[in-house]
Amino acid sequence: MVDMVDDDKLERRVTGADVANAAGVSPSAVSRTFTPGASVSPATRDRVLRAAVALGYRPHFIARSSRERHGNLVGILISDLGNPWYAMAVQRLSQALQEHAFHAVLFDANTPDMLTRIVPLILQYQLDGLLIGAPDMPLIVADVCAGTATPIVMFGRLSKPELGLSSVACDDHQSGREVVDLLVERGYQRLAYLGGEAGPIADTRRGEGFAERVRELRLPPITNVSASESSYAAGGRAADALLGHAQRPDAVFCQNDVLAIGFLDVARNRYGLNVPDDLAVVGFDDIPAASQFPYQLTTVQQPLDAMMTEAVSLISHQIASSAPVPETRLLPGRIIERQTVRSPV
Amino acid sequence: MVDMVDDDKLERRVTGADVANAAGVSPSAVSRTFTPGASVSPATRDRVLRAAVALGYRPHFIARSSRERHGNLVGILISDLGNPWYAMAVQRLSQALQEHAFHAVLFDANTPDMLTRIVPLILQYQLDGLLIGAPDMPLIVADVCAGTATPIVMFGRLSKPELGLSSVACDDHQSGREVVDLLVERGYQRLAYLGGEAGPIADTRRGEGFAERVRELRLPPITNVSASESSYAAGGRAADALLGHAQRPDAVFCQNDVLAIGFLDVARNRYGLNVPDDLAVVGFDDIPAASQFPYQLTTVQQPLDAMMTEAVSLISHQIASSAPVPETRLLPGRIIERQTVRSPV
DNA sequence: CTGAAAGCGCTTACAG
DNA sequence: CTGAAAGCGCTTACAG
Repeated sequence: MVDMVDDDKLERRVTGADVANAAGVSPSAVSRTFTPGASVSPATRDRVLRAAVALGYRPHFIARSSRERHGNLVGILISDLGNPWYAMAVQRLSQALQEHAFHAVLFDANTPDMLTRIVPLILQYQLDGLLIGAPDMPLIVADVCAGTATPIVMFGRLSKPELGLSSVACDDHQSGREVVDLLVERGYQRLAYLGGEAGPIADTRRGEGFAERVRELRLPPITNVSASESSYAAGGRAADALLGHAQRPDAVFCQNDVLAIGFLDVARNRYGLNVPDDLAVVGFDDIPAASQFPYQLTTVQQPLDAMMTEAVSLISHQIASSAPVPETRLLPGRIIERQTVRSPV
Repeated sequence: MVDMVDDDKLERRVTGADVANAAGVSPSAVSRTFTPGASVSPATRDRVLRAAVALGYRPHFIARSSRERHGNLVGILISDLGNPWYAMAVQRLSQALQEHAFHAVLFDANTPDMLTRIVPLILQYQLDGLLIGAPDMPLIVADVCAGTATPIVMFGRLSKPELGLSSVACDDHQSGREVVDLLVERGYQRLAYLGGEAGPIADTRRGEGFAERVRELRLPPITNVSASESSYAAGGRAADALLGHAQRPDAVFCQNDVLAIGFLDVARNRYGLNVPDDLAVVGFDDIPAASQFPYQLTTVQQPLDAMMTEAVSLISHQIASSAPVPETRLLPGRIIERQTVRSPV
């Protein structure tokens, strides 16, 4: 549903020309007084400013950008704003963007279908750049992203390398390995991995590092379960799948905290398991809920601030560069020990 | 820090004129084939389209909007994206905006100071409209909002009536009253209200309705505490303030769920209180955590979808109208009973 | 249905 | 330092 816009507004927008008339100067003069660093004499600047406040004039940024061939608009495309980690990421991103004199245009697409429809539209808008946090983006869409001229960087998960997209993420692979070491050191033996949705374009290095280290250590093979989505409820369902039989794992590494929390709650409340004695649960992200009283979740914390700062610095360089090349930036994660893994003996 | 933009990009943007040349038609023709409902013969449309895909042409929406005198850009200004309710609101808002063919420009300002700096900037950007969810916005800023020509609607909380701003919110006053009735019916006697930050421009009708009904019923006067911010930690601190002495309340109504959850956790874990037997806790919003296992929080649910749909429908009408008048829309809240208030006897 | 022209509001070489 | 002019990429009366 698109509304019609009625152009008969009574008050016409006051324009630079109006100010020029009022101040008795040329349009160029008023433009100059509003572009930092341009050369205007204090006298004319003063007259312009005076006229401008009198008329309530403000330069029209959109029009400005059409002349300058860039709009200082960068998009943020997100598929799961319901996940607190992404909400925090968007917050940091828009702050960092503001500091770089960009504005953040937010696009939300919850399903692969919406993603498929929306991406071409976004590209059409010809933003200066696009930041993507949508691990469930279909491959075809990633291809159109790779083919476009507008700089794109993925955040939160590395894009599969063959895609040729820039990304900034946490070193998931290394963190996955470290989680195994922690678990083994604390005496757990039957490890399991709970992955999120398939994530056509996002790598799966969290689980891979985990599995790799398990193999190196010649531990019994891990059980893999995969949640259909990253939600509290899905975490609970995974617990049902994993904990229902006798040979259940004694430690599970979850792809993210919301899954972990859902898992934890049914492990305790439906199966009466004692965490961390009967079962260890470790998450990923360190969302606020992880440190709340009932959870005290041991998890790997992503360096959110650094990652988001990096992401906008990367995209801002790509925007400024004449021939941007895809880059990937990996920042180290850090295990935060709380109460869902046994303490050292 | 502002990055320089290097304009020497090798590939020039392909423009409508390029397509016109390639197709052997006028620029008007290509413009027409890209504006729905314009009159072009199938033949020329076809040639244009063919040339367009060959060259990879896409109309430049920003330039388009300068001619059309509106950009289809509406801002969302938010001060607490860390609160899940606001995150969900932004999600719905951006979806609804997309459906109305608007784009959402996101602004984040965590402090009154940032708000004060950012609002004039936003207005300068001359967006078509602005949606504000920032109860902690200083009064002066609200005044500049009221004085501007760009349509503005506040969401989530009603703006104080004297401000002359449009808003859509839940009927907080009524819900506050209903919470008292519920609590009294279930046998609680010493009621308390835990408010959030002062909120210079947001009304305080949640607490007022609550207090009003308490007076009507001639119950003992309520205790009022006010958290410095809406956070889990602040909720915990409020519990310390309220539960430390003998004459503690036996029911507390919290301004929102994140406060309520923080309160609940320290009430149980630090004070060993049995909720709901020793103490009732009711929240506001119905964020996802409210229905999680450890909480099962009784809370008043705001009709999020309806509110956000209403908000964008309101602003889109104001954008379309030649003389928009401030309107306020109140939707009913609904108490969701879970486990933090005793069941009926 | 179609094109030539003028315009959106602003900026930026170009002369002076 | 300043103005007249041309331009950003697109659209929309105006004629035909």
